[in-house]
Amino acid sequence: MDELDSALVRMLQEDGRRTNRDMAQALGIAPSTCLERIRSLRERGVLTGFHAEADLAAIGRGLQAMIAVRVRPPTRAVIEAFQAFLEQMPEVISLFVLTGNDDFLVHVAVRDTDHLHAVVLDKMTKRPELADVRTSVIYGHTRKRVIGPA
Amino acid sequence: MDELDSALVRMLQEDGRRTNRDMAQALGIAPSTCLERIRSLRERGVLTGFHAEADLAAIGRGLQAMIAVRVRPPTRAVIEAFQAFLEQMPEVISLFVLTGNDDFLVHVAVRDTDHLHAVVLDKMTKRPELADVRTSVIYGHTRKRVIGPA
DNA sequence: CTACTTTCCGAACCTAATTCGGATTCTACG
DNA sequence: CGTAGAATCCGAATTAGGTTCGGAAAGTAG
Repeated sequence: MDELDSALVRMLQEDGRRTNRDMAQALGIAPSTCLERIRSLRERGVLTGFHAEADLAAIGRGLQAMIAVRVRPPTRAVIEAFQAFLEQMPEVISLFVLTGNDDFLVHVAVRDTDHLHAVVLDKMTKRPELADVRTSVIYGHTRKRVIGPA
Repeated sequence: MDELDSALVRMLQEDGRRTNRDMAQALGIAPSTCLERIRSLRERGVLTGFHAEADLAAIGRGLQAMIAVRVRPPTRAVIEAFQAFLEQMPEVISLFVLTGNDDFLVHVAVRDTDHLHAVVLDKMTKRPELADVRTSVIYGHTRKRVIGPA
């Protein structure tokens, strides 16, 4: 994990399709060396994958919300079962398991407010272990793509 | 946005480096057609980009937390200034602007608990507009990569 | 100093991306 | 229906990039 590795990770976080040759030239190394470095980063688990990002509004999921959830009792069995239930819901795009007052933060992307209402009332509150729900609409969400070492 | 487009978006969300030829063959279309479809998806803003994902623990940011923040007064000027302040912090990897009790949810990735403590006490609470902070450590975070239409 | 290991390079080869002219299908309108 | 126009799709040719591999160079340990 030297300077070269960090630079490659940064470049690929920015643009996952940047060509090997291009990066090699930018760093002043041979393409074969660059390729070997990236292979190694993958094997060591530093780079976990490459993914395209789609615009949520463009695929009819223009409304996002964060739903804070508390379950009772907060045992491992209940937590894990509820987590599996949440992850399987198509509206859920991201899920945080937390310490503190709430057990989960559920990040959902839905069509509109009716859809959001349905998700909370028809799906989540149907579960008996659910003790408390608080829904917040998301005005904006920014995600950092380039994350350097601490 | 027909069936072909959806399939391509799904494939690229799963693996952003899947080759054009491979996808074309999987869908039973010519590589040139496939390429043209993807170009169009990009131009229409459906596909917004390709990014590599790095393992946070591998780059020394193994601890994540969610920080709920309330600012006073909740005017546009104060909100926007605080948002800009948060986004510029290297520890912040994702930021939600919300309705409800809290104004922000700040997703941070840090080295350890000391680092987390420093972020909250030395950086955030220095700001006078900050009215309330609640920090929750994140046990686990799963993110869905393949997101279909509503 | 020497043997060993690791990293790197560059040329050759192979596979994929990209372009483009023409064929085909779809659509609107008479 | 029939036809003009537009949009889509295809396949072959070209260009560019990915990948391999033997050997050079540099670093390391004893």
